[in-house]
Amino acid sequence: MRRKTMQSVTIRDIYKETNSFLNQKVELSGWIRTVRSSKAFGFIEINDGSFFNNLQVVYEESLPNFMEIGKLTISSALRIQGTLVPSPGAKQPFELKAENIEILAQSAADYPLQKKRHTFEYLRSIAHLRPRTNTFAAVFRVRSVVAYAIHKFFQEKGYVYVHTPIITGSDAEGAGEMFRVTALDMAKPPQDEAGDVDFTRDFFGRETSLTVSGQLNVETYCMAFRNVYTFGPTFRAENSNTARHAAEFWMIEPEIAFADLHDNMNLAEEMMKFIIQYALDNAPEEMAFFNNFVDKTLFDRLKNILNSEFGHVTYTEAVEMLEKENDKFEYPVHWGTDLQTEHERFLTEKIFKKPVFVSDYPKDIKAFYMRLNDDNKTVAAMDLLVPGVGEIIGGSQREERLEVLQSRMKEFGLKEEDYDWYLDLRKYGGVKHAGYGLGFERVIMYLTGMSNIRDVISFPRTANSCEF
RNA sequence: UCCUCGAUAGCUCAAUGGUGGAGCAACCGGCUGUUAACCGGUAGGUUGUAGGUUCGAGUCCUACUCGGGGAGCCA
Repeated sequence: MRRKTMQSVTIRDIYKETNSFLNQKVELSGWIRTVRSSKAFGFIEINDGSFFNNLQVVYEESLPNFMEIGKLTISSALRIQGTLVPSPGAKQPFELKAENIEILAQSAADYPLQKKRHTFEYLRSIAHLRPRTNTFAAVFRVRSVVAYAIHKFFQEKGYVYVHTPIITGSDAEGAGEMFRVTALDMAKPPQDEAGDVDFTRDFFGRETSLTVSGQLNVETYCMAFRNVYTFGPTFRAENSNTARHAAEFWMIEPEIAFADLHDNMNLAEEMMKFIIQYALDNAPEEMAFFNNFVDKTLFDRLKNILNSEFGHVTYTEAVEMLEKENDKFEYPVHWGTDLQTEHERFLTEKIFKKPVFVSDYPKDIKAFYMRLNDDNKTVAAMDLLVPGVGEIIGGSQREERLEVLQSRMKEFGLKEEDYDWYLDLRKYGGVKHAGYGLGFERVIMYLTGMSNIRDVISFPRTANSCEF
């Protein structure tokens, strides 16, 4: 085929630059999504992975392999040469009239995906094939687009992307149960004189784990680069069995210097709006699909957020608001304990009806590194609650005063020698700084309306489940 | 980890304690521009696993495994 008359294109090219391909000869390769065959002609819906929408291919009995094509099963791969023409059918603006169809690969008859709807539970059991479905194609393209949006947002502000370690020697980053990392023979681990496992003979000469947060590490780079962020995998060995928790998930953790809790919340709001707008602009077909088939209120919800200021309420104010509604709750609210899921949902879904920051929590229910407020009772912590998902961001201004941090560590029973490098940050020009953690999967859930975290991670790892 | 619901054909689901079915998919055939195409036919089952009750269990009981929903923990 000569280049002049036959150019190899993607379905994305055809949809994005239709005019330059209409009534032209083109060549493309892809996988069959459906075949509808008649006696003398047939239709193939083909998808080449480049674009959410399929392309309809029309083929007629003049093709030498006409009979063979009609018997192909879903997911067989084809290379097609033909002319892109306006379609008489109502459901697509154009179609490819095939002049030659080469069968690149036949799919076996027991291909488990069908043309009809499958349950998400079933598709999870074939996680290696589910990206070939509309829903998961949309989820994972949006995930990719949003990951890029996050880098774009921070990079354009001059933030430095820091790769914090996956393996950590800190045994108390304070964010949850950890997975142990070891090279010891678990059947016969070396023991010390007390009969305990002797980790000094392990690979690193000490106990090590998978990270539960890059925060403490990234704070060190914050004191060098001013504004930094991490974006990487995080591991929690919590036995959580919910639709919002995974043992392996991705987290974004910005950390900003010369900044307080309000700067932190402003950054979080600006970031959320940026990535929502970016997803709507750069994956419009996928987002429309979610709005039509997954959550009919999605567009209204997202546009409402883009056009409104996020709510702000202190923990103390929130407790006062919720106490008036105590008859509605299974667990009544009172000052001093953390808000229950039902309280958080009521705040964001019923009272504010939009994302809301809750700030200044009691010091006893938050981490040691959060900055103590002047009331000596609360810390400069903030959670961002969003309708439908709940907590999506948790952050704080960090305690920059060495003596206060030391006394807080004492209250938490933490040994200073385990955190000497962290304390050094306060000794050597430590300034006020703040940051937050954003659960990447929870953002994707929020942006797509998908309701289970297992359906926004390619191969989910959860308690009792590590397939593929 | 706790509460709760569930597991039947490849998929989605039926079946009063008494002979396990349907739609879709697969396969065979038909077909008028179809679009979750349509029409006819064929094949497909150790009812999640292990016990128990009963003349008889997909159905009732117990345990376990896996999955859904909710809670705790959190991002």
